[in-house]
Amino acid sequence: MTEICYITEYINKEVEIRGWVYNKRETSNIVFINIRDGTGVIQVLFLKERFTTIQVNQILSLLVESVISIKGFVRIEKKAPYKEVEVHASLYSILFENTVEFPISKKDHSDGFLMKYRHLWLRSSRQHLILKIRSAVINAVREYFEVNNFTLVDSPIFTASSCEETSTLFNTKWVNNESVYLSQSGQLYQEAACMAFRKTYCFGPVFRAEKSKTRRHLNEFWMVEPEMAFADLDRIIEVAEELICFTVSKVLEKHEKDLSDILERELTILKMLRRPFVRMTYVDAKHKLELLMNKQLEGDFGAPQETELSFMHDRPIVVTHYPAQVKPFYMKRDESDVRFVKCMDILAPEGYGEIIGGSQREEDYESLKKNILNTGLNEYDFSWYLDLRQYGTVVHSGFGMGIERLVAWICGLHHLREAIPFARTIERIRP
RNA sequence: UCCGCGGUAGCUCAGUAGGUAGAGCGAGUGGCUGUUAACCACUAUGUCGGCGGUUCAAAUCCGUCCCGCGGAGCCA
Repeated sequence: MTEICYITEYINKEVEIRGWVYNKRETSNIVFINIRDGTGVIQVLFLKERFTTIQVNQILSLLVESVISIKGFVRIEKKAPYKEVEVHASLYSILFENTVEFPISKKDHSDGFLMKYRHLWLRSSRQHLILKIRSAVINAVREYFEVNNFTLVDSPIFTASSCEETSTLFNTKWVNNESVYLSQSGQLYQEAACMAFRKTYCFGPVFRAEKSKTRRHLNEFWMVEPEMAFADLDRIIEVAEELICFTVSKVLEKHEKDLSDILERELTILKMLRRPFVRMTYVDAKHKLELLMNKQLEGDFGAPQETELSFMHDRPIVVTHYPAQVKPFYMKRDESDVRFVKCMDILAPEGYGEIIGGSQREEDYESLKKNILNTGLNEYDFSWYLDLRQYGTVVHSGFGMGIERLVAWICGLHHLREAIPFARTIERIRP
């Protein structure tokens, strides 16, 4: 059996392909069927004179997404819709004949309808490509860390305490009926790991019970979180920039044509991507925004401001030194101005906004303990974390990168839910 | 949780001086052509989200509930 992605290696040879009926058309003496096998799509030509009337009718009556096996010769044909190659069928056998119509047709569906049929929507060329790119992104990220001597140290998913906002924790019951939570981030455990391995990362699903209903939020998403001992804020920004550039270049290497053909992605910015990115402090960014919008801003940026910033340059923007009061307890204060912390957000251009958030961590025992108590967190739950500051504590930094947000930017997606196979959002846990 | 929009054929939608419904796609039938989301003609399909109210009469007006979508806050 031949996979369609390799079919051009079999020109003028006989192949057997198996796949799903993607589309079919008929002329006076030919039946055309496009076959999709998961690795590609190819046009199969049935010359009516080579089959009985019963066979021709059987082929014509196949509903979309029925399964068929075909033997035939691969021929070069300029008019063929895929790869300028088509298969001239000599034998076929029907492996599964659908009796109900496939709910997804070639056009005109709302997002709600398609999400309801997400299990079938995955078969469309667009969704197929997006998930192929997601796979390429994840492989590139892992490759970057392997090449740069990071060690994969998985963080646990069940945790006894929060590491961010307690209000967005998914609560469940442990074996002994004690309350446990689904992790919102693996970071705290990476801080432990990097003191053992120097450079580590984790990659896994994280869970946030946010009641957000926007296209940039999911309640379950995948995050990659590197952590480095002896690295300060500047160093971690370099790593983040390198990681993004490396990943984008790997994806383009493999999928550049499909990105522009199938997703109609304008690729100029992705192809021009180089470090360093645009750097600005929170205060700078705020001034720029205030000038642009002609009004005063207070506190953290909201999503609209982030989007504005994100449109201002043709490469990602690194915003550093946010006010301490809007950031979590573990971030290191800036010695030159303690109102701010040594943190960074990286905003993707083209209106996509935040894809990375990171910081230098507080390594001083007393300061960290004070922050934990001030945040109203339970000292007992964080005793192991505080312990790290008693045994050989060092400057260290890390960040979290949202895989779906990166995929969404690279693919130019409107909504994050297309960037994950089965999105979990406030309104949808099925399929 | 708050704000806004919506629920009419399998799908996407149109449908206000209130008079029990239409188009395109899909499906079926016929025709035409190496077709490309093929094309042309014809045919069938509806508890107009649920419940209650106003009215001679409700998809349309009122109340209420359910569901979906977008945004805010928060974040990756």
